[in-house]
Amino acid sequence: MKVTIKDVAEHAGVSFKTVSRVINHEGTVKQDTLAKVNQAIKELNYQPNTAARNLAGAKAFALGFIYDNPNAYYVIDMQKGILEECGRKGYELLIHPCVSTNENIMKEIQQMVKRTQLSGLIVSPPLSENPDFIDQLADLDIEFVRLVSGNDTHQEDTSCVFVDDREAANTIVEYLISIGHKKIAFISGDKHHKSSSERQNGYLQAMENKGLSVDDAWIVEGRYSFDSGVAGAKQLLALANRPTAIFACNDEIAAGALLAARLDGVEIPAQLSIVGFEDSPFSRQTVPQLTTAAQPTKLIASSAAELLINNITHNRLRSRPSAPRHRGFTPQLVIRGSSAKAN
Amino acid sequence: MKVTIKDVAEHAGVSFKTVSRVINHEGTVKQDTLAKVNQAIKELNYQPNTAARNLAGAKAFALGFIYDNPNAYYVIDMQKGILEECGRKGYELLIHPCVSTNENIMKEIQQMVKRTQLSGLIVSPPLSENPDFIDQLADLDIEFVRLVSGNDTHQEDTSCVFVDDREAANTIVEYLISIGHKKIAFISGDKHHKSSSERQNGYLQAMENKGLSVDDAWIVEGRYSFDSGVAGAKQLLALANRPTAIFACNDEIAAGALLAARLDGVEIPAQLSIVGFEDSPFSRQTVPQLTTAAQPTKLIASSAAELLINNITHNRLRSRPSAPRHRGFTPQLVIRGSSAKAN
DNA sequence: TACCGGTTTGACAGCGCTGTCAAGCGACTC
DNA sequence: GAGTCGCTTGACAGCGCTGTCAAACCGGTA
Repeated sequence: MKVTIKDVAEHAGVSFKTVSRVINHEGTVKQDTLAKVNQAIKELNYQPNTAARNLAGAKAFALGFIYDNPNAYYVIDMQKGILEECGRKGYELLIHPCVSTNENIMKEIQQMVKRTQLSGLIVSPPLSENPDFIDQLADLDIEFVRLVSGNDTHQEDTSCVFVDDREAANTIVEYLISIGHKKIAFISGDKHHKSSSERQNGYLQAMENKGLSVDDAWIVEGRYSFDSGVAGAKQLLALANRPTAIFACNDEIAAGALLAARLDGVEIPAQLSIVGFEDSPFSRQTVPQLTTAAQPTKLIASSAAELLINNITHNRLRSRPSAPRHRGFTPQLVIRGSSAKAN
Repeated sequence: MKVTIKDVAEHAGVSFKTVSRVINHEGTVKQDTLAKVNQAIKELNYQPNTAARNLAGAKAFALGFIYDNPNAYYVIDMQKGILEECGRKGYELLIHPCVSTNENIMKEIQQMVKRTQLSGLIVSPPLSENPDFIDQLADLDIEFVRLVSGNDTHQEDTSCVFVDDREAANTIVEYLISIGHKKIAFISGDKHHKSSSERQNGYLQAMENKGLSVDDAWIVEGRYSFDSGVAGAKQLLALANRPTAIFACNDEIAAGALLAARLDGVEIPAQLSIVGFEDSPFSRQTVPQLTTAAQPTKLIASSAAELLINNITHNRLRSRPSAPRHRGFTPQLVIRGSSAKAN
């Protein structure tokens, strides 16, 4: 019933240590031995015992994913992306949703790491952008990769996957300008998310580059939620100096804005263009569908996992800290029906 | 740095086996010994090593959650609920999103179970309602709990958490009838989800009980998606014998239906009542907000985990199969703005 | 032939815990 | 005081694997 490494060894006529070498892709096994062992593994349908590997190796073949994000779509996509890479590399995944404002958060994570001997963590915003938290994490003696908004690949001394929100925001606003909009408003996301300020910076940058002035009243604070989109748009529509386009910090806000506009009798996109950010399912469940910037969340996630596992493997083999590495992504403009030429 | 069970034992002046007993709440430890040990655990900030426990005990302190559900909100809530219970009981959670139509699904799960020695699985629809799959699962020699739509607590010989969709649907339709609706339509969910047929049965039952006839054209097939809600509602609104209310199989469909109605110039709820099911965030992001049946997903999830862990513990201690047990939930009517008296 | 260096393999200890079983201990009985 | 029982504790093996180190092997060289 239960097949152990010794059974495989016997079946293949080698020592069980050699089988172990094969499992771990150590590369010091002769071609034909390797073939014999792989054959035996297949024939016996052998699955290495994770617990035993973890125990003997003092490190678990498992990653942890730490997040505090109310956006269910985002989290699910992240999980999927990470799991894909974990599957390929033979790692397990432990998820750890948390409340980033919780005081004990660090202790919580510390205990989890100790217990399960996780070999790496993937940390998503806003926690990944909290300097205090990252400092403490660095003390924890565990490999980790951060997901952060930005593009300062040179400055960072920890492994990161960057999403260039500013650039993407710049592109989306330049697009609005290119179709004739001059009065463009911005509804922000949660203020402690760097992605929100980066998107805002991209917006401001595009406006400035094109020589357009920004009315202070056009910048409204939101919270990455549908409701804040409704509220923000109401506020903007009541303005005397009313914008002809709204750049919402994500699709949920944009969907809210769309609703507020309709309630106000404003026709989209004829009288007002609204664009979102993220390309979440929200963007296709509105009428008209949302112009947005597509963020390849799943790909970002699997990249982060890949980076992390590389770092871990590197450490295991050479026993010296790996150089921090980085990856970058820039969301791409997707034009749909919610935006049109300004009158 | 690293604190093992032996350190704790030494610190407390007992054998490490006694510490093991304390960790596992075996209950055969004297009060004052227990206090000493707990004290030592706290002082040394000891965390038992999961891998070692798993290896020695031949069963992991971990559950698996198997799902194939496009509804991100549902999945996230499930995860949260399960994790809560896992945290309380000292279990880890491995998530396993999958494609239920995939041929190798069983092998996939089998390998996962073998590798990680999971001690239990939580299986959600539609996989949990697939008899073939469940039969195979039963052969796998692993404890599991199914989430299923229904209420046949007596018939089932496996552990289940039931959600009485029929009863809830009955209630929601009776509510519509009570406010004067006679022509009530139904948009179904995915046909291979039992929850959809159960909700449909509840609808039919309510109509029959109240002596109302159902026009075949009032029953439209949907797919638990926004788009199918749009399509379904369009179809219904084009009918000569047009319904005055629509019962949508979930909130996403209802949101779609709401949109279709608006596009058609139909005022909600004045000219048409629309109700959903689930009480997902969708139900609060529409105007008007959706009348729906609130399904306590998180609670259902933690109940399932609790049931499962109980079964596992029971097995461990007495080494005979535990009696299958059941829990039941009935979603509750939540009245919001999308429904009103029939003219 | 003997020797050397590099490659490939095997023997063995031990990771931190649980299961098993036997020993210790106190209270009670005759 | 010896025997008995039930509760509590400890000694010890071993879970399935990895890390370490030494042995075996192989081709080339003196």
